[in-house]
Amino acid sequence: MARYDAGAIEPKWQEAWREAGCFTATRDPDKPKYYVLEMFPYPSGNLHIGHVRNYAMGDVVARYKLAKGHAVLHPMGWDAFGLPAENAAMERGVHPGDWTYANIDNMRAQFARLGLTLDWSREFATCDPAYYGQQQAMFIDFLERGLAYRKNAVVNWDPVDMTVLANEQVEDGKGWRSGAPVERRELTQWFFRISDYSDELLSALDMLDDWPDKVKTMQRNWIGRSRGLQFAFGLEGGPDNHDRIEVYTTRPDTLMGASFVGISPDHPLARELEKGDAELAAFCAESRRIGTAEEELERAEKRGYDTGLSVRHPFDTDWRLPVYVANFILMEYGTGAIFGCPAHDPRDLDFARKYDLPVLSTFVPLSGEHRRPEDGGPAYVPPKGETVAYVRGFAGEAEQSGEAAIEAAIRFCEENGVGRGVTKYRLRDWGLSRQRYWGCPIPVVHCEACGVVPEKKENLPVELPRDIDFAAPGNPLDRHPTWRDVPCPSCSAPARRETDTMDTFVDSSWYYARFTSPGAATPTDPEEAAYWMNVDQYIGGVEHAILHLLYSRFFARAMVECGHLPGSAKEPFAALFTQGMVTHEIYLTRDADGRPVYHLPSEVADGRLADGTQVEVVPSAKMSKSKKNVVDPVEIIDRFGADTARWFVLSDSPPERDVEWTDAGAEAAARHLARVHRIAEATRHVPETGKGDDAALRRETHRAVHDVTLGIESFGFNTAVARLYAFAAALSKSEAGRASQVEAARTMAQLMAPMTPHLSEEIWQMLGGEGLCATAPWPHADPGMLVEDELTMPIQINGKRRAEMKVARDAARGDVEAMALASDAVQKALAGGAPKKVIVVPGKIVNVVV
RNA sequence: GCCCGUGUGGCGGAAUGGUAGACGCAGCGGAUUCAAAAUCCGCCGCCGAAAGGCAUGCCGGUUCGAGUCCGGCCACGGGUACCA
Repeated sequence: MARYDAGAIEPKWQEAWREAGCFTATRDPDKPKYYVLEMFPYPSGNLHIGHVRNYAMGDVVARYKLAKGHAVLHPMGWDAFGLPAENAAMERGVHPGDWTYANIDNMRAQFARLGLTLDWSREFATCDPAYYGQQQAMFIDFLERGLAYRKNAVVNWDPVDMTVLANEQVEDGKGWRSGAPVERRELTQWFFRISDYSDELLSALDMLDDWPDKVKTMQRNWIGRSRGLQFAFGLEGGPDNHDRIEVYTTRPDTLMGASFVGISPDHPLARELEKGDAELAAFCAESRRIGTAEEELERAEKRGYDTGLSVRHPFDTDWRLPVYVANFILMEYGTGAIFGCPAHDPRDLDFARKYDLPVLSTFVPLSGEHRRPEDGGPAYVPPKGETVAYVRGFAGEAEQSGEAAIEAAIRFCEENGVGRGVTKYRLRDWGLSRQRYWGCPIPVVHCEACGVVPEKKENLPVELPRDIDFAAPGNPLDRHPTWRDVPCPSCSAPARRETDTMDTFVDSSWYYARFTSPGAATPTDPEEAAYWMNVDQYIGGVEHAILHLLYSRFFARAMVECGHLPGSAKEPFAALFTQGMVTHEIYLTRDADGRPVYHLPSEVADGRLADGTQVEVVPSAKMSKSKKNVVDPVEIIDRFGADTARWFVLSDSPPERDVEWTDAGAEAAARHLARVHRIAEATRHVPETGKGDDAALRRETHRAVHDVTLGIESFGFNTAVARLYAFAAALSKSEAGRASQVEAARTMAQLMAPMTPHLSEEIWQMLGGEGLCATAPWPHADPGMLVEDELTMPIQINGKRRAEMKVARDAARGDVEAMALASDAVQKALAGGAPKKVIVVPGKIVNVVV
């Protein structure tokens, strides 16, 4: 009997699929189309186990849809621009392009071993000039439509390395390489007008029925529509041209609780004042040392500087509020100025207590104990829908909800000429400029006479120069001897290229559309896009819930406007599944400066390095190359085969949940696949006539078909796998005749095929299946075979299970109740009395209340 | 800090508001074997002699019935706009 030998059979069937060309996406008018896409990988150099999980899930869906008779598009490519390639260039002196393409070659070979249904004829990398040239063409379209523009924005600046730092490259306010304190610096940068689409991106979420609620909620909160009041405080004694401070508040009902006004260190007033106030200038400089990351800003100690100026309260010209410059207010949010209401905002309360500012409650709870903030209690922030009593109200009822009070306050203010009600969004425009080499060049030229001029489309792609120097700090494109020098596309005078490149999120915001026609001479081929879009099932990590998915939704809309996508593709991802991450422990030691040095799992044994150094262990962390906690799936494939790797990552954990990688379990998966092979093989040798449980086995088979199908359709891969374990056990114990057993084993192979395609082909062939298992139609469960004649019902007494009974499937409710009441357990509990209540849930349970 | 999740045996987990712990791992016992590997069979939440009681992060609520719904906490994970 042939043993299961994954190493031998897997390449054989991969070759058979390739020869049959069964995974090449082909438009077919007789079939429904199905586009399944997993988020494409960054070519770090190696697949990690999280990739295997991601692509195994997509492959299950693709194989299932193929078997269900769809024309399937399942493409793969590379999200190939980005920081790590530049880091490799700086650390090892390799060219970012060489490094990236070598990584791609390596990963493509690793992909091949997984036996995925990918259509490699559509492969591309975002760093291919053919791809980013089309991206540049679209940038020009966006520019012409006013969707792209320039404005000033702050970046993290490393004054020693003379370079812009990503937030990730800032550690404790210092540059990761130089260790120098990071400064905020203002640069002119390119932006996309995503905020113009705030309302549209928000309201369209309601149509996305097949997106997880949590992702929609996160996007809603991110876009952050708010209704509030915009008004100005009159400023007394300010510098010239500063006689008012414009603020926006979502809680105008708390205006009578205002105790100070805070402005950003980057507010024009602060900028003006610091010219004549060295102490303030020092304070602002210190504040600007906090990085640009929201988290850092919010966590930093809240500090303020009293400008000595004051503003008049809009309702009472005698009431003065002090004006502070505060380090936690960002110029980019709202108007860069706020009024503080300490009684109803924990941040403002901290601030007020620190600087000894008044605290005034404007409302209190209707009932119950309440320690007011002015008496040392915490800031009182009830949900806006809750009705409260206004003790310092000025509009609406004495008792009303926050919502009602806000509307009343806005009305009152508008009627009295104090500001106006406005709707604002938290969502900011998308800054896409990067001062880096390894990205898509922004295709514009700066001309002294003509200003900013888009490159002519016939000159695209604007290719990155090959000869660059990473030895000196800063952006290599800036320092390149000739690359910047071009004639102006408009007047032909000598001019300079833009040296900013695009955020890599731009690359990943439209790749799904490019897959529909990867070779087209325009960004998309309208006919192909119309056929294949939208992505029917998108699968990827939940860490992309906001940025990537929101940017893609914006980009699809912009592409529709420019004619690159049909109007029906505004929402490019019809269904979304966010898989959990595969996590793994991180091992680290500290260098002389206390900075972490990471170690591979293979370098660590029993919590120590080879030289005996104790390592720190961070449990359950996201896998990342930089943290060196990546698990190598190639090792597992070498030992057990791809089917085992696939089976293993799909079993046990629910797909949406994080899973901590452990070595235990892979062997169990391999053992089970060998067992399945043995069971299938054995069915050929059982007697033609069995001991008469053919019907039972057939019922079991149909039940398995039903359950596994449901599992796959609902992304319950772990339960589908569990069901297949049970089916294998049932088949191995069956004493049915040969024909029934062979039939059952072949069906088992088909049901397993989305997860373990190679093994399934092997069994399919062994048991005389027609053609390839991969293209065989999915089995159908006969509903008549799924029901039992008799079932076991539990009997509860006062909600606790006390007994059970067997009843006919179609037993009448009254009969069931009578049987339950007659049972020993119930008789004993009743002790001759009558039950208070009897609840019968047909087919489920009986509960007797005594 | 803010937004969003998650929390069930020794471990991964199962369970349309209806028998908590399916299935797998580990462990224990047995069969087979000269022996081992492999394979097969069985046991396996905690306390208790039993009856029974206790158990789904913690506290409270709704319900005939709560792992599941609601409120408040705690812990962990993701995101936080220049990591991808």
